[in-house]
Amino acid sequence: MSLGPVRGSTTGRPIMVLFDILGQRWSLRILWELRQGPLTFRALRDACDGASPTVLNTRLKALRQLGLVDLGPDGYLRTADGDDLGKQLADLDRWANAWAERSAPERPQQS
Amino acid sequence: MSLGPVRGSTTGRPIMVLFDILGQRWSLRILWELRQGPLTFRALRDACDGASPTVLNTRLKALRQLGLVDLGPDGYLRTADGDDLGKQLADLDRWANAWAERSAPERPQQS
DNA sequence: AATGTAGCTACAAATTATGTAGCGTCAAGG
DNA sequence: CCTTGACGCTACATAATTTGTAGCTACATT
Repeated sequence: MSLGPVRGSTTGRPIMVLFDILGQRWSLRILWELRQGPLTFRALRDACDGASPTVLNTRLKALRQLGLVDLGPDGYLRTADGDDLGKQLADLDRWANAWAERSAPERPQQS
Repeated sequence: MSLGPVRGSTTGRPIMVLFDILGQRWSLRILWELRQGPLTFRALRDACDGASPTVLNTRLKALRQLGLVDLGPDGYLRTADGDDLGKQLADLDRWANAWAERSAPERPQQS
């Protein structure tokens, strides 16, 4: 699976590996969109507001290499690890909602 | 603070705002590096393995606009919100370490 | 005046992402 | 058979982002 050295960090610390992949556009979004089960390449593309197939495939390759995503018979899905990480994103979602309410209490946010 | 619509999403959902900023290079890293107190612009630059001042400033502007980072007398620091979000990153760090051990056990591959 | 530090900008080169078209494969329908 | 449609995915030119380096203004210390 090779969690080797990454862009922007010589340490190769796991968190840096994560920052490297998650700090690229669509990575977080892909993990997020796969939260409710497998999606085909094209369904994922639609879910991600039509991200280009080029990046999508590049990300999926990287995420698969890191063992976070896999390609099954019903499309792309999160692995056990990816699902675990996905839970952190769910936490992030909860946090973001609270944050938004805090940030703009006077101006109601459409949800 | 304007958590308005963002790149790659028409919904403007808080999590999408977060994905938008965090999905850009160095954003996660900046929040991470500010975990132990304020850093001057240059110290932050060094901490981030010499990220270019251009991006650094662009990110800092965005993070300040979102109310996650502020500029104090001792340099840049996380706001209460930013600190709160930073805790999520600490969780992520813990997760990443466990993940790395799982992914690359010392020598023998469990099978 | 000289030096050192602060935050920050300018700008060309390099890297990364987008948008659109299309390929090869397979399965179902006419 | 032969089209139709869905699948994962690639090609490639254009556009956007990031990098690296140099240098700016301002302020404080020597």
